[in-house]
Amino acid sequence: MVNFQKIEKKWQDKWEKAKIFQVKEDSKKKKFYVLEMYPYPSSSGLHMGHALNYTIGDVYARFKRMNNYNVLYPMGYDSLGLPAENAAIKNKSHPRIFTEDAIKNFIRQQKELGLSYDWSRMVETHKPDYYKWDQWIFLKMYERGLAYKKKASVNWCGKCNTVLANEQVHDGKCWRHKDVDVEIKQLEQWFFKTTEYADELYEGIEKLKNWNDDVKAMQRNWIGKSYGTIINFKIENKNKVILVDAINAFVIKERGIFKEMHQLLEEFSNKKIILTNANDEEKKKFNLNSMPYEVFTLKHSPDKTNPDYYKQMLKHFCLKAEDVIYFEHNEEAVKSARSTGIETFHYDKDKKDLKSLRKFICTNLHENWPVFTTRPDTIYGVTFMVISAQHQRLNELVKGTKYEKDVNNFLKKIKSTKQEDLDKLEKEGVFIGKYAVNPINNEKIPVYAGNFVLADYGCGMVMAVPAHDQRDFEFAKKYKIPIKIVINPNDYSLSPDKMSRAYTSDGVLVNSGEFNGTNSTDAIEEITKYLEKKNLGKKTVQYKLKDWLISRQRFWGTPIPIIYCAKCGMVPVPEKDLPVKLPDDVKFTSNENPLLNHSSFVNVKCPKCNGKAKRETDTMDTFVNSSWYFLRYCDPKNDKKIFDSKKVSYWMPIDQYIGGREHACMHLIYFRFYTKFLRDIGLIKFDEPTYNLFNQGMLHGEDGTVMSKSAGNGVLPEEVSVKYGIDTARLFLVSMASQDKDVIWSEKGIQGTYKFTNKIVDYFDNVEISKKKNEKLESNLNKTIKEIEEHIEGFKYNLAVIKLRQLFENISKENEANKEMLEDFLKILSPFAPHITEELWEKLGNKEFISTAKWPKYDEKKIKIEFEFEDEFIERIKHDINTVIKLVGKEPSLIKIFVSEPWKYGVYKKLIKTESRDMKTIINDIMVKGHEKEIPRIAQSFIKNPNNFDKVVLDQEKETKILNDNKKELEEYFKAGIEIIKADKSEEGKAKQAYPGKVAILIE
RNA sequence: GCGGGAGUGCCGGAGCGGUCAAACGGGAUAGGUUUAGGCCCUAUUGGCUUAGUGCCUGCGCAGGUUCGAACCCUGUCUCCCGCACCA
Repeated sequence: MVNFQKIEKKWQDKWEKAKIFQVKEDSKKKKFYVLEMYPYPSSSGLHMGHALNYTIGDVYARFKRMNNYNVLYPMGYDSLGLPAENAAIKNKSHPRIFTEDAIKNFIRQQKELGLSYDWSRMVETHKPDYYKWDQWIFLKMYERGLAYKKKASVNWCGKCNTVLANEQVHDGKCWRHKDVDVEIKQLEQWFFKTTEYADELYEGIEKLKNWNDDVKAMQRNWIGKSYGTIINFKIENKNKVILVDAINAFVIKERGIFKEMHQLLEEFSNKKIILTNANDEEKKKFNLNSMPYEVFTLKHSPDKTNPDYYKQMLKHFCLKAEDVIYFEHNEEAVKSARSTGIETFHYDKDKKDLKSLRKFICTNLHENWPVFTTRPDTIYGVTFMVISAQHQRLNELVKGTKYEKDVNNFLKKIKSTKQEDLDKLEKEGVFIGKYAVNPINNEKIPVYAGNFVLADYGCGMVMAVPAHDQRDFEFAKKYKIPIKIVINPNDYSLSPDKMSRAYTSDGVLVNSGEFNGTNSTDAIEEITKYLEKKNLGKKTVQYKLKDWLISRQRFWGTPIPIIYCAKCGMVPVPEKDLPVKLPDDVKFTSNENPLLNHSSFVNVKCPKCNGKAKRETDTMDTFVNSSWYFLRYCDPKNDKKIFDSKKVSYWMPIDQYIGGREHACMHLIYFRFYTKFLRDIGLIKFDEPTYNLFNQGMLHGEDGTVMSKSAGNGVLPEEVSVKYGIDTARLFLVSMASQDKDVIWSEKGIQGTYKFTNKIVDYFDNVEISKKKNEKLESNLNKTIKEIEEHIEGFKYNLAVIKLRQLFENISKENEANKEMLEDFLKILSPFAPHITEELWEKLGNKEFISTAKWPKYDEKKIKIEFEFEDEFIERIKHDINTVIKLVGKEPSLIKIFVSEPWKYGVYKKLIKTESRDMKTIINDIMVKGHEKEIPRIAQSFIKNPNNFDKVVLDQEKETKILNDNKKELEEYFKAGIEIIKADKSEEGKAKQAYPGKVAILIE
């Protein structure tokens, strides 16, 4: 048995000593940056799943390196984060201790996997010389308003004891704790303004050439760009006192516009209303005192035409002119009222000028409440509005109305609903006692608070069109709100009573004023234009993406470099004072952030006024660190700058990034955001960190679940390595399926690979080196080199390994071989099995490392298909002979093989030259009748690729030759004499049956 | 509901317009080797067939395009993954 472990150790040491994987910028050499997502150094160390991940990158890096690229292949650790802190709390220790132990362990294990990292570039994010630059970037963002603090509804995980970013909430649960419901809290938090780049992040997705479609789709989904229209609806929300002439309003109800004014008073009965100009007699007569209105009476000679009348009234009620509106018909009185600054509606007793009345009320009592819609074509069908139950200003609308109680009860009910039930929740709502005005037709529509409207998307309020939106439809049905059809399908008419669901497709507009008859798709454009012209709305784009909440109430993260001064307010830490270091002398007594009580950390002098000040104790999300680590690898030790732009522009962008797709909406968005920001402040010159992203599959344990320590199905590389050697493990891991698929670890499976590696070593130990050329093997080798290149590039290592196996199978049939061929074989095997190939390479007398040897160049001319066919041909002959032997039922002493008339030769060539309607018929014709036919059409592919047909062209001569070449082998195989007979017609007859173009076999 | 992906022997998986369906691995069965077991070697592993580069069936189901489809198109079913009341 081969001592793989000894070989591994030997070469790992040699590589390290010779520093062969360390790289420098070299303008003469083409660079290639291979990067795996760096790991969080968990204390449980590596299992086989990690080994698979890193092997994928390592094979790629080794392959590129041998192909003469200047390969940057670094490794580092995302070493700030909660688990280390939790471990510290548990053990009353410091997270740094845990982290640094874990890193040591990681490095040792990774080195044992034979990974070809440039260790000199290692980055550890918990080191102040790294997070200093996190803080530096923060300051740059702060300067530009991209880092800001605001009070917001945020996600809180009770177990992490900190807030979370939107991206870290999955199905309402914490990303780290699948059993913990995220709470919504109102807190003052730090944000990065990712939305500033929403559009570029969205549009840039298209340019990410070699990213998986699903990851790109996820990002598109997450950023959620949609085009639509903002429309200004109006809701009564200005707290003005309404002054109305009592006599007019209540006495002459039935005349002209007074009826409407009377209704108006009813409607606004929750507001302060003052009836003016009624004397005691009138009060009594109309029973005004029993009404919920205040009545203003002047003791002496009330004269509405005198401005003093209004001044006294305002003074009496302690009101200012701008607090009131007044309705009056007497022209003189209107003038006087207006002269005191009161907004006055001048109505005509006998005319019903509703339009003016509404307009007056709108401008004086209503304010704009914009809504976002993608369907402005349905605006005439709006029959209610729904404001989000979580809307910040809902309270403002409801306060003081008689519906306040209803609304509050409703809100309580929503809050008590669990997150899990929320998904299946029925649409519910409550009328809030307010009406909105549809700007396109001034219709009055009720406003509801609803549980299905998101507060932080669009405007937090929607216009509801029950006829043409399913959610609105359900809501309207439930609360018996009218359904108004404004779009009919092209071939029939809808009717509200008969609808069982909303009609959401295209159609023709009806009940839509001047837009009747317009196609709904066109109407979207036209109505938007109309609204824009009237200043009632505008075209717009909305994003689902929200700003990135980066502050965490935890210790083990990058401190936010901000100081709060009583005098100067919020003051950023000056650049020269960076880094703000995490203190070492902290006590983890509770689940609370120990920075809060660390006085030398918290109590500082204000950088501006030198007065007493306090430091921010929140730290940054760990994803901040990983958003730019790939840049630091380019210049990891720079203590003057974040990095040298020249070095970065040599190495970046990443040529091949490798990592899990689970980061699609987290790290993979953040690192694009950072890249764009750093570009905009002039540090880098590219738009995207990488255009090539490969998402590897996951390794599952033999029980079928994802391999992890907590699942208890982890397989340790150390143990596998002792049993089979790490090269065997690498080969096996990579050969189960293509690298994008999940695979299941199998103890049986690796044993198969173990046989293979052993056979290789064994063969090289015993092979006789000769100068003999073997054309057939050479063809096979060249073909294999070509195929392996393609398979590695395409992350189909499984196929590459198969080709290697097949090649080796062929090579090992001979017990002598020429040196070049053996070397080439080792070279193309070496990315997968670097240790044993180094060892065997050395055995062949090489002084340099195979890891840095040149990848062999294949020669297309040496790839000869006949050889491939030859094997197949011989295999078939063997099979046939075996069948015959079985049938005859005796051991043969002599086997005669008749090679008969060729028929294939030329058939295909002719087909290339002529045109075929039906290949099969023609072939049959030629086969059977032996003649050609005029054929009308060539299948294009025949012309394009005549080589396809040469493969099967074997004539009698060639077949005879092949058989003669293999005569010895056949004789050995069957332990019988072999006679090969090039048959003419007469000899064919000697065989029992002779088919044209086939061999006939006779056993004696 | 929206979006992404996948359905191929007993299993994992190749093939992605014609050479050629099932490479390669695992499993199973039979035989050889062996004192025995393991290792190793050989053969078989959709159906039919007494010598075939044979015939039939067949790549989830149903259609279509094509001289020709596992592969392209349409519909349909099933499964996996992501997002989810996004107005």
